[in-house]
Amino acid sequence: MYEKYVNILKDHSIKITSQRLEILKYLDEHHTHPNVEEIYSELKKKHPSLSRTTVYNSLEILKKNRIVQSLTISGSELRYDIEEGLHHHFLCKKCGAILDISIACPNMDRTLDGGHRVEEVQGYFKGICKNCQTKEKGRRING
Amino acid sequence: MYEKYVNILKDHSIKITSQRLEILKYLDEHHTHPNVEEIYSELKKKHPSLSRTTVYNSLEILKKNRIVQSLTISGSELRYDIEEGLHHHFLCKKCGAILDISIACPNMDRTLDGGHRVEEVQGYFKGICKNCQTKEKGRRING
DNA sequence: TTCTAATTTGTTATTATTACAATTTAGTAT
DNA sequence: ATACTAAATTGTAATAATAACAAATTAGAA
Ligand SMILES: [Mn+2]
Ligand SMILES: [Mn+2]
Ligand SMILES: [Zn+2]
Ligand SMILES: [Zn+2]
Repeated sequence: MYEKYVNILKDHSIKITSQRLEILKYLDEHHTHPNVEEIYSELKKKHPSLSRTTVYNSLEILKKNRIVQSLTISGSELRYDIEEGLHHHFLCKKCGAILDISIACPNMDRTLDGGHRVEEVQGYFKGICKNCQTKEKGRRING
Repeated sequence: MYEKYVNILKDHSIKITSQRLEILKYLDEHHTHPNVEEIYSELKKKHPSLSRTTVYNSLEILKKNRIVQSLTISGSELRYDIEEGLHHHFLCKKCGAILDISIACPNMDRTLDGGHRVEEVQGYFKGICKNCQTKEKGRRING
């Protein structure tokens, strides 16, 4: 059940705790780029003793070990994403959804630019998602 | 002196106020991607009656008119940049500097992706800037 | 010059995140 | 299996960025 996540933590010499396993599992099963509050309140349901501080701390150590990445796309809070394959992100300004974007990008895997040492690359697109556009059209017809 | 900025506001039918002119001028003369606090405290020196709320409000209306853009690269606060020519950004994790990056990017001017309507595109690179790397080397030799 | 809607200002409220100290626990050594 | 200890978890308090709000001021039209 949790073996997969236990191994990930072991591989990085991170102490194994139920809280870390749950957070990692949550991110692995929800590719919706949740914020701290979402992760916390979801997991709190099954593990009432969980503390918000632990969510912050756990995400921090997972990030340092490059097991997860944080996205600053929303501008008001960090969003978290399990690290698997580089990809870009799209934020819908209407519904707030953050979607994975798979497009070829020559700069994605760049490790150096103009003498700067590059450790992270993020491509953010913002606008109105396909789904919200459909809703807009519908409203126009009816109103 | 302020003619350039007066015209920009006029072109967008934005009411001309000294506060807006000062903020616009500041961004035009400082391409350092300042945050609200920096803009506020700098301008406050010469215009002691300036309110922080006005800085927030002014930047908001300038942004809506696409005269400036806000960057979420830092993750903790918005950074502002006058809109001229699409370009990417690099954040130094050590000194906090945000630098313009001019690289060819096929996705910069994208307006549609997978059915989503794209209104903003931002490319963020994070790492250690050239300058901070030099300092690191120096410290190694001396200590 | 007068008028009014829009803007500015100062204050208060909200929200995300960090700091901190007491309690608990994972993993090691016995 | 037990005891130990450094590290992790918890709950609370502090900080910082931003938003909400209402009173005072002002840009620009009449
Ligand atoms: Mn993603
Ligand atoms: Mn820039
Ligand atoms: Zn949407
Ligand atoms: Zn630097």
